[in-house]
Amino acid sequence: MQYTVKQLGDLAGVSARTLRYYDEIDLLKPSAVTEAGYRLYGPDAVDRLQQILLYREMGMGLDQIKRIMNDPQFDLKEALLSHRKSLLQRKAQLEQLLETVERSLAGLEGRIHVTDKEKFEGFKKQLVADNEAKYGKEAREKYGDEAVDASNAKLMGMSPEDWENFKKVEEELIETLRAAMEEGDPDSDLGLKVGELHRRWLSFTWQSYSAEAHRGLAEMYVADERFKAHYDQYSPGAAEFLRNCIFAYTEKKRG
Amino acid sequence: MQYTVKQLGDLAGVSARTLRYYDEIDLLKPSAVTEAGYRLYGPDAVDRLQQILLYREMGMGLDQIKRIMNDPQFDLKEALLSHRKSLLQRKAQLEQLLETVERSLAGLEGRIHVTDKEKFEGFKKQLVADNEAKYGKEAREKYGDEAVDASNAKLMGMSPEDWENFKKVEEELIETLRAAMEEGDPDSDLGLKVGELHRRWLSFTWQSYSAEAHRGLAEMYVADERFKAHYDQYSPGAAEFLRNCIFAYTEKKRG
DNA sequence: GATAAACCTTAACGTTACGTTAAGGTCAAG
DNA sequence: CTTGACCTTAACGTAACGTTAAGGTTTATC
Repeated sequence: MQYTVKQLGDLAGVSARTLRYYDEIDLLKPSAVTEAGYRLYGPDAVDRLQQILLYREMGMGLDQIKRIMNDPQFDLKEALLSHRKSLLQRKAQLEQLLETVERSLAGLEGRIHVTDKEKFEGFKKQLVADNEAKYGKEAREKYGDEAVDASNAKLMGMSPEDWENFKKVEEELIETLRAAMEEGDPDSDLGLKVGELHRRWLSFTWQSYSAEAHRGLAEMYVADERFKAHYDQYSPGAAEFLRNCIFAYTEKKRG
Repeated sequence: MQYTVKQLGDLAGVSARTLRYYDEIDLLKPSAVTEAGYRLYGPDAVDRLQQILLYREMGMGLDQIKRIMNDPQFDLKEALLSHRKSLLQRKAQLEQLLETVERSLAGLEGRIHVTDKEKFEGFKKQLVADNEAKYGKEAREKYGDEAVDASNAKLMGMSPEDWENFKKVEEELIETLRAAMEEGDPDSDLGLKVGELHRRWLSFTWQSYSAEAHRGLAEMYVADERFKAHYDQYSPGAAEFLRNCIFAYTEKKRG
């Protein structure tokens, strides 16, 4: 069935103004528009609004929500699984906050001593929306906007530990790349390890992997001046060598 | 010890800008200011910031937070107990949202059918901040800003059921007041019942009760034109009669 | 058919709670 | 002394709507 703005708003707990605003910013278009100009929302719009509200619940900005949901790779089931993870994190944070309140009460009664630091436990927002703020900027400076937008859904679900591992793998990749370049053979064990490490690095941001896509990215490293410059800063010719390692790795994997 | 804006911000997870803004709007003043003009925050400010963040966590606006915390009746322990209640409500809502996600996943897999209404369960915000939006306006029109501000902390914790009961007690109060006025004796059983109902009605918004405060309020009903007009709309002389019933009730209780 | 209430549209200004930038002063470590 | 981190105030900008206004549409009732 189809809903007008008020009907959908009442159903979902948002204002008609919100729905019109979402239409205006192309976040949630109505399923149809009557001759009189009335917006009508169908099942597809209902499902999309649910997703929007879930992302919004996590504090994500509308611009970001739009990018994620407009990604051709957006998958409803994956998204729901991601939401579940985020909600569980949020729940854990709430429980921490409850603990903080309990301890503050106990401190008030002189039963225990509560440090200033403890008084703010649970307020720290290690949550999905903050990942963009925290890591997105760094990632954007390193890899460019397109790469980050393409991996936004995955990046959003990262914990601080994930981020650290992400960076560690990259550091190891750079080191191994340097060593392999001294050896000079992309087909060597070191060269293959470079390819494998690169694949592991990609797993942090790619929703799915294919050797073909991996090779496509590798070609982009030498074709796109920004990526080339990024890797060549480690060592002259690094982008090209990395491309070759990736090809060796994917060929061997395939062969 | 004392913290600068950055130190307190890092400790609490808020920006220095936020702290400066809170100083500007008189929500959180620094404990001291150095000769160079630097803000310094001591233990009192730390505790106050914790409270601010707890209210903010519940979605409460800063203006509202300020009114509650500046109320002479503000009590830290009561506030913490109220926070706990709010946090538990929030937790229950999150769990509902998790259930909604699980059901949506099951629906996606064709295991169950999920209604459009069910898809939005958990998003409805029956929470403290919304009480002001929902009930505050109605309450303000009826009782005036001062009365509502004075009872804000209690009002914020109301559930929809509480609100309905609040109104029911008031309706019964008005009816009984009318009946008692026809009888004409504030000291009668009906008159005393008016006093008791009024006390019950107050218990929804007062953090503590005393006969003295009750009588003070009763005096205000006849002295303040708005209250007088409010009650006299039910029946001419109702404000004065109510004052007399309250005095009879509190005198009998005391004697 | 007329009426009234509820709802629809677009337009546009306002609000809240900061984020960001700029200019210039202060503090602490090397 | 230098430098980097941090402080101040000022002021403009931003995100996500809320609110008001003017005028059209829909639906139920008489």
